[in-house]
Amino acid sequence: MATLTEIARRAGVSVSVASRVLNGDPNLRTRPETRERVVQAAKDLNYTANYAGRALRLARSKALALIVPDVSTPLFADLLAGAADASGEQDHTLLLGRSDRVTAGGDLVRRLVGEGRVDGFVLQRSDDLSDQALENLVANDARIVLVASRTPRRRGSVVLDDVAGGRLATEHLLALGHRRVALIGGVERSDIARRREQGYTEALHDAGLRKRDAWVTRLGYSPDVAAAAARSLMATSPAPTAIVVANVNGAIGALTALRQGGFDIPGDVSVIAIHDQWMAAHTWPPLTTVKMPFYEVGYLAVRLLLDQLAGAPAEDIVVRDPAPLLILRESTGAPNSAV
Amino acid sequence: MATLTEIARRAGVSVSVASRVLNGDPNLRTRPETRERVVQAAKDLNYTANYAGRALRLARSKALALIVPDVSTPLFADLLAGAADASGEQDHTLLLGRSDRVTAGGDLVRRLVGEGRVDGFVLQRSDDLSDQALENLVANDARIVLVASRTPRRRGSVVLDDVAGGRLATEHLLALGHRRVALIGGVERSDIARRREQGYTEALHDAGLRKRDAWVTRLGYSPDVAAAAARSLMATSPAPTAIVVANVNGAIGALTALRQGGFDIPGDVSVIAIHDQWMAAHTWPPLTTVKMPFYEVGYLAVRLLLDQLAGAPAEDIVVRDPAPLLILRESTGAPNSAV
DNA sequence: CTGAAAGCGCTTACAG
DNA sequence: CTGAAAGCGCTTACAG
Repeated sequence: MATLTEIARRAGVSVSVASRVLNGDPNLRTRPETRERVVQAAKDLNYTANYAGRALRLARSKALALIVPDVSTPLFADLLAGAADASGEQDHTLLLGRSDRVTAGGDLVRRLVGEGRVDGFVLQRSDDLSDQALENLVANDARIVLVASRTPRRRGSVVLDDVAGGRLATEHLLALGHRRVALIGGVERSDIARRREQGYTEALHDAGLRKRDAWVTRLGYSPDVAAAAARSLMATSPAPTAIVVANVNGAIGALTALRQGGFDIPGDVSVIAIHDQWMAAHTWPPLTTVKMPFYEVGYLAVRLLLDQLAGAPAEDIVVRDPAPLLILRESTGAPNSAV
Repeated sequence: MATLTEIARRAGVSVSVASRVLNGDPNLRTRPETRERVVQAAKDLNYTANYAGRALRLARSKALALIVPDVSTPLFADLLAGAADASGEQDHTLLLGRSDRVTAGGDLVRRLVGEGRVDGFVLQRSDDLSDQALENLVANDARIVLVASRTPRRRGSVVLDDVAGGRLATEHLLALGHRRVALIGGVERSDIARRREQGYTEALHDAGLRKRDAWVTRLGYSPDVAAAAARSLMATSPAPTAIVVANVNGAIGALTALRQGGFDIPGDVSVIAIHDQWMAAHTWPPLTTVKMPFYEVGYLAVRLLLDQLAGAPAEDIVVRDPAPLLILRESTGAPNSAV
């Protein structure tokens, strides 16, 4: 790899000048011809500034990390794409880490910033972690923005409009004529789950209906857990005629359980999920979903992070644009027996 | 962040000594008590060596990158986990990049190594790229190992035993009594696709059967494309009674198309896929698959990369252990009409 | 057993 | 308009 010194020698200038023209220093006054020689030399030698040298001098790595608990769902790809695009636009490199380690990312965060490998983080918490534990772990550090989930006290976050998502899903079912609408929710400690349930509750309330405890589960999003939840829901009496599942992967599991239980969908029960992903078009029946703007969450999170790194105050953003979008497929329909 | 100088001062030693005890220099002879003071000081100040300083001095970043074309499939998570584990064991940080850019990763590779941000790469090529183009892009650089797919001339790769995978899938169908077995394969330029087809062909041949051109498609792995392939296969006459789909995501698409076409699975057609992922248990019917050791590919790839970086000759590895594994679910059965 | 010094590649005030 | 020099934090041969 060519160094600045070599470029300078080849162009017949000092390294100072070489550095300045290559970095586009606005205070630099130079003959066009000199500048030209430097640029040409850099091109000839295929020069890229050594990152360690620059980082050492600037005390800035120009790298950001995205830390997520689960990399195995297509949803993550949207988040990553958004974060990567924003990073690229601002001339930063984006690294990726998993936070499924014991300390839920705290260790990783400390190590990466401690070493100066990255300037800041976008962190998606794992549901295993309590608000308190998370706050202790990451404190109110401007170098960290939380994504998807937030805590009561910590500043610096960007989340989906989960209330609107839960509401839209529920309203769709209500509009179809359902009156017995259940919810397969996330775990209690998850604020995502709480906000989606809030949307569900509000929609019910607006329709003059009351939330029934027997019709909401708060066991989590994994396919197996949601499958068990669906079975228990259908065992209540009267059973619901429609279910909103707070997460698409859970909905896929619920569908399997319902089918195995002999239920016709949507004849016996309608199912709608929050979040969309390609698989939803390939379940049986194809799953009606509410698409949430996860790309935008990733995008805005790195924008916010970079702003905070530049000294701007921490913000807490709810992504309302684009709004949650109903993707109509075949798992929802009018209730069979208008009660 | 504390620096080495601060540690040294606090411990009352020179930075040389501090550096050496912290790095466990075996040539260092020191009083246990001195060593103790340094360790304590580092702990007190929560010291982590600044990475840029070290990288600059050592001309080694101790970071590796994994570059993949698609991050949105659960298969990728296995590859990543393997690569991350191997990196961690060898005290390296693993970064992630997508290669779905114009230059299919060439740019990214050049930039990251050019800057010295990473010491080497594990690269999964995109199928969009020809062997020739890939070879030109990455040449025979010891800092790059290819994963999943390889090219005729380039050295340094680790791939699955795709022949065995294709063979196992086909043999399962044959053992069930099928004689009209079709293949939904990948694109022609993909060597993965070629090897899987080879396994299919061999299994047919061993059973005294000949491959029929009308029963093999080579259109690719995406769910939509495989769906179209399934439709066209079922329109041949006689139609196949069983299909091996060379990729699980494609199989999910094929299942949807067959179901929509009114075919009973496995009554009218059996379907088996190569690769397993959680979704396969939630399709309708649940999909029989051949599980391939993708975690191990990731793991061995970084081992190989680190060896190459240390000067070992390039190798081309086929992961045979664990062997492809049949995961029996409900999409395969005996043919309805024993012809 | 321990320390002073050089140097990795870079940027930037400062001097001319 | 251009250059010499300092210094970011680290490791390591070398000297004592």
